[in-house]
Amino acid sequence: MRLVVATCSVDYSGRLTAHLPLAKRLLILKQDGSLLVHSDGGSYKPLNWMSAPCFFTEHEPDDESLALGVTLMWRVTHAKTADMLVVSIHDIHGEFDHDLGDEPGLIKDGVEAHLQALLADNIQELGEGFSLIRREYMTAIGPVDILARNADAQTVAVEIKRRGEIEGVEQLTRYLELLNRDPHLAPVSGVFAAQEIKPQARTLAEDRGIRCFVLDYDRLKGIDDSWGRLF
Amino acid sequence: MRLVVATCSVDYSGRLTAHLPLAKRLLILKQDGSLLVHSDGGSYKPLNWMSAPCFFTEHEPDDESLALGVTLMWRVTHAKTADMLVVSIHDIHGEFDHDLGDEPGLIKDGVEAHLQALLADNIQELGEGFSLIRREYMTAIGPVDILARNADAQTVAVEIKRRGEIEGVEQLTRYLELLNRDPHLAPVSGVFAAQEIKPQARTLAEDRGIRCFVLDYDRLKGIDDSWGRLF
DNA sequence: GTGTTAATTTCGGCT
DNA sequence: AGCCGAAGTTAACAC
Repeated sequence: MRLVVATCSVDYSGRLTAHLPLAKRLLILKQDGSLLVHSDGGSYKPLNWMSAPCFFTEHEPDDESLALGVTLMWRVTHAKTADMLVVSIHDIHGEFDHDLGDEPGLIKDGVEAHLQALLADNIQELGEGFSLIRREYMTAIGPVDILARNADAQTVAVEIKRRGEIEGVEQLTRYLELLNRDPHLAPVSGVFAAQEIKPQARTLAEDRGIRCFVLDYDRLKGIDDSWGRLF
Repeated sequence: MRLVVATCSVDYSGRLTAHLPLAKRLLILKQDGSLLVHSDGGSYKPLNWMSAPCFFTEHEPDDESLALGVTLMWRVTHAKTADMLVVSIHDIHGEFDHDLGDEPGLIKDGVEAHLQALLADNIQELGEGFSLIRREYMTAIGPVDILARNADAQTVAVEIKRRGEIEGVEQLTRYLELLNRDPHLAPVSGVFAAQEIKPQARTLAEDRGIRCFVLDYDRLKGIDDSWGRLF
């Protein structure tokens, strides 16, 4: 990622034609060639940009641009469409280059994680007498979302998904098979919990003796007195 | 604008709850307190963000966070809603602070400006014998988009809008009133040119003897042999 | 200022 | 891969 703070003007040509007059701005050149032009305010949307896939080239200004004070030009052309973004740089006030490496975390797991935290905090939602053993109970094939005990002191493994589909039932089935080999835990029953459970997944789960439980996110949030504790 | 490249994790709580696991990312702290968290790829949309109006605070990590390797925490809370963004910074790899000043150019005038350039280059579109006097003809109350001469050597003032509404007609009316006081130019007639002209605007314009002209952007682009000259 | 609609939308799920 | 719909949508525009 290459960061440049520069006085520049920007021209875009594509679905529409747009121009940014000379001003000091932040230019973000990403690894994939995409370019963002940001001002020091506004929303997260850049003033102008070029999305990947695209090609970046840096070149000297022509005589006409040179006469206008341009010292460096950037050109980003889209790989498929004819979209083009041209940055005419007059002065560079700061520059910083750094390799960020891969981005591991896509945002969304937050929902599932929070559903897990909410249910763990309110495990009695699954039935009277339920108690939490622990969240993220580690096994050889991965962590079980929630391990709990029911009113009969029997172990219950809970798999949580935002949307319950067959794959989630399969995952829970594998956990159950493994957990039931442990004499300290067996017999372990399963609960498949999700905000929405697809009919096919429900059928498969119930056929395997796995209980289905629909999570009401807003309701859980409402009854959870520990809301906000994350911060 | 403060730019920080840091290894960090991010938690957001608001309309949804989201989490970004530990990784190296770009943090952009803008003048208005808004914060953007960008990775080195993807679209122009940040991985996570907080929009203005909001408040930014920097503080020391609590013991729990400290034990996890957090050295610095940022918290951005929305001014009105309960939205909150928390950045747990482990390492800072680079930092850059710079005052960008005001952003003069909102993107959109580019369309109108280009329409103006296209029509100026093809002024005969308004009628046979039309010739350009000049673009951005300056008056005491602002620049007239285009000043031209028709086949009868009469002066014509052209106001260009992307979408023609009443306000544009009023603007042109003011210019015409002023221009007609100039004996060198008078009598000056008006042309209201836009990609789309609202019925109310058309009625008002024609009532005032102003001609309406619908601009076909794609057609103008097609016939304009100077297309691409901007780059 | 408030509601309605388009967007260089982006993003995800689903067929 | 293409279509459809939601988004922490954002942004522009009409009323």
